[in-house]
Amino acid sequence: MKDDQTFTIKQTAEQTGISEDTIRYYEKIALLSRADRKDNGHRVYRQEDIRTIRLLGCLKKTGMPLEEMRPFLAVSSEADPAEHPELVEHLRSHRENIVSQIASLQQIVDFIDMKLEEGSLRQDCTNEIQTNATGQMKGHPKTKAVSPDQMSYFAAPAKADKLQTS
Amino acid sequence: MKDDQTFTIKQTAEQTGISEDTIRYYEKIALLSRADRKDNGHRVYRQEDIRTIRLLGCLKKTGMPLEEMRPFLAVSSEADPAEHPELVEHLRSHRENIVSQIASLQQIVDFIDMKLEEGSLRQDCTNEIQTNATGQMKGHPKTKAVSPDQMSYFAAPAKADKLQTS
DNA sequence: TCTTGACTTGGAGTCGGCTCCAAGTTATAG
DNA sequence: CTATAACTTGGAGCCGACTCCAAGTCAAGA
Repeated sequence: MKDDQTFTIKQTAEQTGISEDTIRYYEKIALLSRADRKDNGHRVYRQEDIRTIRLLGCLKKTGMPLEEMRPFLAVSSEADPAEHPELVEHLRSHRENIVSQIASLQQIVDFIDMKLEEGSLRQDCTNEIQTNATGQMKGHPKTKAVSPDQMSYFAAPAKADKLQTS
Repeated sequence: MKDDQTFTIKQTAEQTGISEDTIRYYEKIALLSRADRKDNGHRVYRQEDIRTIRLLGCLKKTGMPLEEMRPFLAVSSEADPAEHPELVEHLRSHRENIVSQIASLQQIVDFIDMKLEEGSLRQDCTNEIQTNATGQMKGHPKTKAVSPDQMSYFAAPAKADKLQTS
């Protein structure tokens, strides 16, 4: 269980799905802090680092810009987030964004399902789930999958012609 | 209930949250088909178009590249998607992507919640929910919120120092 | 009539996020 | 001793998605 195993950048890239170039790039822009080097100057990564890079990959998948990822890294390093109230605020608002993003995505899944199961029906995608953000959401809502009544209509022709299926 | 109300590009931008420039850009790259013009050449939009643009905005929020949005528009125009099996395949695979994206997001929400509620604990973010894609997922899983057992560990220091909180 | 404002167009510029390249170093295998 | 491979660096180039600009049109109001 010794966790002192180390990895080359190549192995790290393989394990995380983030390319070597990109990992170096993240280090360059200081999204990742400078990795330790071996005597020959090569970067060394540990399990720890790999987790961090995976976190980046995960956030990336969600379309989050690199700059917005910084607070996540900060909070993942600091043991106790409560010590940095500003950071906590940041996190809370990010949480709201993400929950709303999940709702958007869920609507798209529903949209696709409708389309797949049958043809028509309707739905909308306005994301005005702008809750007052700074407040109660402690008992985490857990992907509350946009209430079905909330869907109104959705996509429609709008110049069906000219749209090539490519 | 007459649905023949029309809107200027400005109104459309306001209603959809997509800028005028961007709407024109989408038309330029034929993501949106050429909008009808008034006699003076000004674009006119209808409820229909607004729905379509909202759909784009929605997909955009999820980080989907513009090119990938085309199939959605195609399927939203065509009444019966079943007539275009290739398109349906496209949709299915998009569905998988999105479901996996939801899982990623849910993990991040959980991560944040953990961080907010306390300090430590652990979780991982590998998104190897690569189901065989072409298969059974009909009874739509509805945001199945990544199984808790599936979370292993997650973010960790990895060079806590040097990370400025900005 | 002149100005204001909302639009049109084509095209140039910007920015984020890589991705690729060339030149150089070091380690191991033949 | 040399070639191969895995790395290092700094910097250039690229692509997607806007975003901005200049020049022009048109409609209504002072």
